[in-house]
Amino acid sequence: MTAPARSRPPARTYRGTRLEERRATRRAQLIDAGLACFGSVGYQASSVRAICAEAGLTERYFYESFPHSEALLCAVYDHLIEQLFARAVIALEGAGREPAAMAHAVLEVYFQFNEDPRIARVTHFEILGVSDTVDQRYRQAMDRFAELFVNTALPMTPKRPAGVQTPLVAIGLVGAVVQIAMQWSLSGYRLPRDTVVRSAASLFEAVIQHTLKPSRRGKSDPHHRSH
Amino acid sequence: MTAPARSRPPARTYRGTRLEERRATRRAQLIDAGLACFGSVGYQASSVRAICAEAGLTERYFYESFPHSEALLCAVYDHLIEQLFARAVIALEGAGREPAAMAHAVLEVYFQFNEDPRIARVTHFEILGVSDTVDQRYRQAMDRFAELFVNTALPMTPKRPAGVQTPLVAIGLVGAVVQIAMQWSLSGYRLPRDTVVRSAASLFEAVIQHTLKPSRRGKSDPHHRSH
DNA sequence: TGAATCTGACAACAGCGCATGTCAACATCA
DNA sequence: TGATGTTGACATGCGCTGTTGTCAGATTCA
Repeated sequence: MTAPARSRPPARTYRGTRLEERRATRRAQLIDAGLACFGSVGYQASSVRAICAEAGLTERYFYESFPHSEALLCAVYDHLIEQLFARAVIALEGAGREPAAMAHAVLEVYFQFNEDPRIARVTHFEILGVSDTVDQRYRQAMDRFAELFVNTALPMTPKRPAGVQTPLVAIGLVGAVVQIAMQWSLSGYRLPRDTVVRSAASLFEAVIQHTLKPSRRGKSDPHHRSH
Repeated sequence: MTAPARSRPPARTYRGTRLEERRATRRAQLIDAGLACFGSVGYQASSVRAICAEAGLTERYFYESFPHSEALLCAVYDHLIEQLFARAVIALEGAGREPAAMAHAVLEVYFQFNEDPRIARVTHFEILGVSDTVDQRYRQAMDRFAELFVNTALPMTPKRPAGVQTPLVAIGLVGAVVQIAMQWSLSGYRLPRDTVVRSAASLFEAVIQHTLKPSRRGKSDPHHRSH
């Protein structure tokens, strides 16, 4: 009714910031609030009202940035994964060329990241079982980390082992780390981080050794064609 | 109002079956329906009405057996885990004493079990993020399988590797298998089961080799005291 | 200064799910 | 056969949530 002949509002500045800037700020506030709510009481128990209260905003601004709660969950998740991935890459770059040291560096970053129980909860528990699209986001994230491992480790292996799917092994390795983090957080972070990191690293070392120097017994397993 | 002087109703037989028997039958029907609903549309989207309709029962019988939906979810999960564990033990007993063969046998059982997408969905996705108590159930199940691995593999290792927590490594190994199954189901079971089983088995072989014959390089890692 | 825009607090509405209750028809026992 | 337990279909109340709308006050621009 207010004459929408001009579909573009003037985007006037308000309190020193432009429209897009204010929008982005509010969006960031909502993502923070989403992490706080989803990470404490869980996704299902977090109503839009509660999230907005946590963010210090009203419901209108929620729907300004996200069409529904699920979208916020995805945004929170994406934000966390992006952070984690960036830190992992940085750690990898500064870790030299020794496989064990590289694994240790990345794992240190990962478990340090997950020592925040909210982060651990959102990235491991709340993200699953919400909807198919959200589950696929989880899948993509796992694939991304597995790919990082493959791209880093594969150039070092003289020849690939036949009979097994390298991507699947990488996925498994990522899953191992994830599961250790899940149990770590579920147990209330009883063990010190360093112990957890070392245990996870030992799995990497096992796979690295096994890959760099394939099995020395090819008898009962018909799918090993070492030579 | 109907004179509860006698708190025990007579438990009369009805259509040839006794009360407890009818109760157990209905409970089993509800668990089946729970698997069907939770495994197809998910836990959140499954109302009590829908579950009862699927079971061919009315809401009253739901609350006869379960105080709320969450309890049914736990019952479904427990039922599946019990089945899986029993089959795993049987497979393990008939697999001889070769570690690789034992791993392969258990993994074959596991991935065969998870080739039912409803089972994969419930045991890997729907069970997480519902509530703290349900998450703890997941944790216990993972611990149980990890313990099975430790109890089976540890007697074979001449001496335990120092500096790493064996239970954590076992948890990681279980997590690797779980993650592979998750990706397998999320991808719509593209790869044949045998390929998946072999890839998971290669992870076991790596750890087994690494454990049976500890690392032959103890230079840069201060937590390896091989000798 | 006055008009337009932006913000926050809150109202309102419909919809849905859980949990319980009602009631007639059926099966069983004495 | 009559009294009582059992079953299924359905109704009801209650609370909560998502989503949209209203409106007064603050802020900015011309």
